Amino acid sequence: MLYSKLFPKTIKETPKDASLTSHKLLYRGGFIRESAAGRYYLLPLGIRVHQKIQKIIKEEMDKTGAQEMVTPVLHPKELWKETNRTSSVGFELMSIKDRNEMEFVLGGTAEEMLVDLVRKFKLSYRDLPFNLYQFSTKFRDELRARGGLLRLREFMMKDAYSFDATEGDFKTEYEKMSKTYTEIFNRMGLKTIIVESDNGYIGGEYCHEFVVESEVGESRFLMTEDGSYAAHEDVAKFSLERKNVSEKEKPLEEVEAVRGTTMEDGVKLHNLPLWQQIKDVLFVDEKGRFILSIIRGDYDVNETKLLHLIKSYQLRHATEEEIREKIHSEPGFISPVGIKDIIEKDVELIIVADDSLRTVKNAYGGANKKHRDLLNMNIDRDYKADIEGDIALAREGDLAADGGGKLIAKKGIEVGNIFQLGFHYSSKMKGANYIDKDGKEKPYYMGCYGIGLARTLATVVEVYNDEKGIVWPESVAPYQVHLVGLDLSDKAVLEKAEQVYKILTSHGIEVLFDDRIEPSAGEKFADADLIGIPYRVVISKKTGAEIEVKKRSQKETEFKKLEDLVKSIKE
RNA sequence: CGGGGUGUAGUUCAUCGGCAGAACGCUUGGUUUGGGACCAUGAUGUAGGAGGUUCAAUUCCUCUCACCCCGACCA
Repeated sequence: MLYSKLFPKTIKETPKDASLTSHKLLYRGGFIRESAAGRYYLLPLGIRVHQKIQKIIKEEMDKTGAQEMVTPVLHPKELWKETNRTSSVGFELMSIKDRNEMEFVLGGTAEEMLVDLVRKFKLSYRDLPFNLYQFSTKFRDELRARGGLLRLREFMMKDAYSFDATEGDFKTEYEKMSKTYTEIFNRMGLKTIIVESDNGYIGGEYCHEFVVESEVGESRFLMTEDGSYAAHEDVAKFSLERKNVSEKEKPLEEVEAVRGTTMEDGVKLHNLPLWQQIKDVLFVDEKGRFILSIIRGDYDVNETKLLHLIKSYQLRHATEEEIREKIHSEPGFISPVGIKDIIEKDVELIIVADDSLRTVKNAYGGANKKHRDLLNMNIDRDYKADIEGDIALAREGDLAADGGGKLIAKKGIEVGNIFQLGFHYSSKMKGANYIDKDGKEKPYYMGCYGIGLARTLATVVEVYNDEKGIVWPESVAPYQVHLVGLDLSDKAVLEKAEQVYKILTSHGIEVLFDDRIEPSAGEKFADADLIGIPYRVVISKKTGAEIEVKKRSQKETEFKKLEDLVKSIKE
């Protein structure tokens, strides 16, 4: 490719709307340009990198025996209604109608489509297992697009869907995908951490994110120093510190408590430790049920864990009016003790207690009345929970549940993830069955696996850059060689540069040839550094019979024979 | 959706009631040529949009739209 003809050229200025390194460099280098928020043009340089990423993913997926295909972009809305996802999806579904008033959604993920495809065939256990994948543009009407390519409303995703007969077979596939993903990202120069995470609207019982550690990432997770355990903040487990469990239960006592409504106010007034206080947080779920979550005072409620326990998908905090009028309690003085006896008749209240309440005795907290507190509350004796479980938010410094030591909080970019779906879709969608050995119909055991290509591209730039520009790993670079011709007004030099361009190209090496005559050497070098192609080859009056080679990742330049360069690139 | 911010030339920004400006980029001509060089030259605007106040609005007010950042979501 001749640089003089490349659309577009680099720019010097940093766009004011770009705050992330990857966004700035990709913009300045001429890889991307924005259309609307979260929707980008991939320009000629950008699409080349994108395609390299795609190729790596395809090669690794094919190796596993997965088969590539493609679904329509418009998904019949009926399918999404079948699994009830029209109401549960976290991203806003984009909808559209055709001339016959048929409703479609613009695909944001394709579980229903694949299940619908597979159920069109009556398959036998002999046909299993299989894994189908595609590259296609996904549409997600994100609440907020962000950070250039880091979070888009429209992006190409590789999504794969596996169909197995048994959980055991599935686990083999899941493990295979996990290894494949690690390899895919490795080939792009990305070190990924496999993080247990929440499945959100996708459904299923467990899943893992592939995260590249980065300050600009949105994924918050906790991991042990030795890496034995890594989990997203939403799901991270830790071992509870036991407090005064051996203390004798004292009689329950109601006292006057003229205080503010914060936890600290309680600590000050009673002069007791924070951990001995009960924290009560009242939520309302999407069905209108009130959820009273209670937890030891020194912990916080993890809403994701809570959602799973109560099998809902949305929570909001109850308002002060609701606390007074529906629950007949008082903000800042809520208590599980006797609360079910005072609530409005038509109110459904579920009490969810965190396991931490079993690690403390004689706790204190509100009495459901303004300026009244209870002392010496004990679970079982004074109050009971409808559900008990882990609803605590893990924090840095907590001890990992696996005994791997203290948890460290980290941030990263989620470039891919793998989900166990189990029967989540195949049981909801009629006819998603295969015929087993015994002649009976059984639902498919499923999994799905996604990688966002543009985000991966941006992540590579976040990791590989310096003050001058991008430093592409060879595997995803738009070109392998950036040929810089200097002194091109000299005919002999120009001819030699063209000769070098031809020879490299004839060896199948991808070359971007800066054939411009006008710009100064400094300008051309600055462009080469910004674009970040791995090998910079200079031809000038100085280079004589040899060529000058510099790796983008290194400072030293060396003179060598063209054949030697070809050899080292081909290796 | 809540909070904060920005909209003026292709880009980055000035002007902050009184003729629309600079730098970079672009055109043309020339001098240069190993780290964004220089001289000259020319072109480029519905000041996001609508309404209002005013003798006069890019500037003040109202509304609206777009975009960016933080938060609730995710590849």
